[in-house]
Amino acid sequence: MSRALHSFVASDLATCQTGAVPAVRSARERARAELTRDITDEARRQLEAAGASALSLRAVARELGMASSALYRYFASRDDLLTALIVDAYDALGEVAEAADATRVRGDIAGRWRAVCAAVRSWALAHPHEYALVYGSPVPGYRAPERTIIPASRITVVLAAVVRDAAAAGVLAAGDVGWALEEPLAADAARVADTAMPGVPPHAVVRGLIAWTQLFGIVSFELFGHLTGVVEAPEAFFNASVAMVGTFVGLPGDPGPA
Amino acid sequence: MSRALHSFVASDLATCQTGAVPAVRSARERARAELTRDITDEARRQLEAAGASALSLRAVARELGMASSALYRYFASRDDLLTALIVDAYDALGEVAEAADATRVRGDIAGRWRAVCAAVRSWALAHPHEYALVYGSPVPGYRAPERTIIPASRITVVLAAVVRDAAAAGVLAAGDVGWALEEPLAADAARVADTAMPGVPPHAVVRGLIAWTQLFGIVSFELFGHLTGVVEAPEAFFNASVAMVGTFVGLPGDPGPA
DNA sequence: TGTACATCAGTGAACGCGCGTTCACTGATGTAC
DNA sequence: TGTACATCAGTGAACGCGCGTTCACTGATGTAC
Repeated sequence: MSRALHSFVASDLATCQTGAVPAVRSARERARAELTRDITDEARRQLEAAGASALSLRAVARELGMASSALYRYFASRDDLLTALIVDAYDALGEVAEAADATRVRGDIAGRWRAVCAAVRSWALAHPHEYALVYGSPVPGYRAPERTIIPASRITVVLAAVVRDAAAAGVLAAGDVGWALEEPLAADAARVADTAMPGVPPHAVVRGLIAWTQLFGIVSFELFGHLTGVVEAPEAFFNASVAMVGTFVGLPGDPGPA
Repeated sequence: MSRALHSFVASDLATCQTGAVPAVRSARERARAELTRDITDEARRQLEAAGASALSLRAVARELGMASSALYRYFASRDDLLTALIVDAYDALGEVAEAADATRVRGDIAGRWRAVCAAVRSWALAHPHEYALVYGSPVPGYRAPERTIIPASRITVVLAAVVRDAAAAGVLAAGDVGWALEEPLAADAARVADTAMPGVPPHAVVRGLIAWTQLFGIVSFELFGHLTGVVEAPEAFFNASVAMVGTFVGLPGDPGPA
């Protein structure tokens, strides 16, 4: 029974999401939750300072004033700590995107699109190393476990909802081209539509996926220095991109990047 | 004088590009050039095996059967060796793109676009760690020196040339939208047009830049695992993307991703 | 309410490892006269 | 063509460092009766 309780607490700490936390927790449980948070906070601080490959358990322990071996009571390994940071980063990005989306009324499709895209960019600029941790090169030797999948999909769900709502409101431009999707891609589009964008036709789903790759492509290019010497006004470029790509997807009401 | 000669040889080795190499080189010079190549080859092998952060001078020296200190006759530091690999990666990518472009007749705009984009993707898939080295997260603590700029721009030049040639042939769709570019972006577009795409109107330049970020965005997403669980047929997705984005840029003749 | 036992947090030393870089050196290659 | 000297390639030992992880341990917190 204590085993079951323990594993419940551990998974609670790991995901930091379920609201169904018992109201009363022992001193031990509270201390454990607090210290777990202290560890990830300090780790995130070091991540922001020097990147993922410079993150070391010993340095985190040192900064927290405890023995490096003590961290193994909280994380099974360095990879485990990295996973926690990855989950947190995906969640943080998803959260700002959801919040940005919520600032507009549901019917303001173009406004929601702009707000969500801008939220992604500004979160990335504010947390470059966290962004790089999840959208940059994979950490060598690290294999993301399954529990990163759900947090990773949060931002995607927000973007998809804008397209879905446009279609539901009947304002999504058809955007058909003269050719049919290749068979396996049509299957992907159908599955994605079922999952996240019911009612959106296949070609529009594909356009949405393309916009998705473009959004992170332009943010990564700015953050990783590939616009240097080419685009000196990255924000204006980003705004124009959001507007033009929104139209590409078939979203309505594009009065420019205002 | 020998100083001048030495610095000439050094820069020659570093860039590996100038064709104006003296026909006769001393045994020392030839040995030096060969060993420099051996070192970068071995370093690239290790890069491909385990990523940039796992690249170590000592491991390279070990594999080459020489003392680690000997490498310092060829590269001033680990960063210097990394720079050489970065330059090589950009050059390799630029080369396959140029070669792909050259397989089509100049007037076949859609064909060239498809060929160049496909070359980028297949090079990336064949050399994932080299791709990640230049288009993934910046290596922490490493600052790319100026001599990476020219090789980095090779691929960009190839892509720009396709758009430029379309405009020159009068087959580039106008693609105007109802709004004007923000001032600083208009300046960027004008400068880019002057440099690489003379005759291409500002809105089309911006669309070209957007396509550029999208191309690397979709390749990075595939390579870094972000399509997993969403797009199961990455090649078909990529082909559709190239076709649709080509149209977005205003390129002619889009019979689908055939 | 108090006692006996089980669980857990945290310590400190150690293992074994690899790294980048420096330095004084030896011997081979090239150069000037 | 031969000799004296300068330049260069490569060696091997050393410096100083930090890392992830394990392990036997002590003392505090929680639990069952």
